[in-house]
Amino acid sequence: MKKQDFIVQKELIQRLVRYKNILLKFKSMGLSKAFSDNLGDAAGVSSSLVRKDFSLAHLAVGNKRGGYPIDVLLQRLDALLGTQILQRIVIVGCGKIGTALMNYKGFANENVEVVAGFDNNPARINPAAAPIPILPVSQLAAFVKEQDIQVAVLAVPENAAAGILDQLAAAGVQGVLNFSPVQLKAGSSLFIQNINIAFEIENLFYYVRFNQRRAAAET
Amino acid sequence: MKKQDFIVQKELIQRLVRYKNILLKFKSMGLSKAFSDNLGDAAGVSSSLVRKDFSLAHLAVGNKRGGYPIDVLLQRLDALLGTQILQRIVIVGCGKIGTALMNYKGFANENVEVVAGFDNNPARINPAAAPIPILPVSQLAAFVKEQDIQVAVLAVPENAAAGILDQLAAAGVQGVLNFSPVQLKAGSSLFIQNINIAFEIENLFYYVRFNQRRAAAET
DNA sequence: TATATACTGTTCATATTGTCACATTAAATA
DNA sequence: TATTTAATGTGACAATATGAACAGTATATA
Repeated sequence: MKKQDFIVQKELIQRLVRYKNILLKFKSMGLSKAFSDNLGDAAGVSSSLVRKDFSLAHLAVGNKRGGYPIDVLLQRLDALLGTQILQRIVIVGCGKIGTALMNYKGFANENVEVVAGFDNNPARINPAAAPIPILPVSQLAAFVKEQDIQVAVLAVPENAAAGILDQLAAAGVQGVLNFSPVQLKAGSSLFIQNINIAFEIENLFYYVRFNQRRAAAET
Repeated sequence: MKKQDFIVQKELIQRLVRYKNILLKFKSMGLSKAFSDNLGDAAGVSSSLVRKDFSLAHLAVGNKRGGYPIDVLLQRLDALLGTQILQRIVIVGCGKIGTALMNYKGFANENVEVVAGFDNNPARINPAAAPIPILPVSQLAAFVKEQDIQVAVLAVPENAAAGILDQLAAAGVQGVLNFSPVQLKAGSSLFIQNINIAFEIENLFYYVRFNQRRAAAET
């Protein structure tokens, strides 16, 4: 089987999605053409890479002079990535992070709708809460199956993370955005994106310190 | 100048920090020795890579039989990365995400202290708030300079992000964790880690869809 | 003490990823 | 219409990162 027939590279997909978002922004600004140069700038990559990505993804529609027609490119990107219809997700764990995400406005712009929250703490449970009901974790699996939820956000404490992940996987969830401070590993049919905020900050400090030391050593 | 003398690779540093966290966890569980195998498992990388990383970082202290003494390894990691003393950060933008972060307990475990929040909205400003005062953005630069803050979290709306970033850079901040939905690019003396939640979720959906399609095509 | 074992450290091979450079070609211009 | 120009598309290449393999050696065991 040829590898090239399908896109494997995780980063490539990410970049394509990013290009798409940038193109949408360009379009909303009234532009109708984009150049590999602009796109690269906006996406933080080189123009060569933009062109190569388009080439690899078989969606090269650029005019040798005058760049890429944004509309055509967007169409092709949609055909490749799949049109982004309304995406329904659930949030497991309604602590600080979880509730902040439930109220996060950024989702609306991206066609993401949080349809339910789940928690173990009886004090937080409120099936009648509007617009997002908060249900007990015991109902998680059934809900996910019934509503055909594909992606879930995990914002539970460290010790609960692995257990919930199993439940989600068993219920058929295929993608998880994990905010809990454990590095969860993905199975074959489950995709996990880990975001560990404290870890990122720690990392930043180390990086800053490293830069300082290197700068000091270079003088 | 030899490259090997200093660690350049961003991912290597990240892995080292991760190893360190795992080692701390091991230690708190009462273990005194670690093996490249365990470490790799926990960090989600191969055992070869663990050994290679240690080798590159010049902190190979493993016994040919019996693995790595955790205490020694931690000491060396600290010597290399710099001991993690209390890290003071500020949070700019006290909306949903910002406030959630201010109350986030995960920071305490990692020796990170949020010393102030900043916002433009007068309704949110409260210099007397305990334990974290919320100050007007106009005071940001002065505060950062005076308190010698090195790392800031950015949780402002899209249109404000670039402006605040400039202010932070000018005031001497060296690391920024950016939650705003713009992909900010780092200057030479400023390090940026972007976290775009909506984007991550969007990405997950695309990835899930891709996997489905590939699975369908492979049958 | 001698031997066996099991883990490290390092070398080598391989795969992957992004950049460079250039031929190609559509539009602009005269 | 002929020519110029400015952008793309892609093959070759270099850099990098990872995995596999294996020699070397400290500990355990008898």
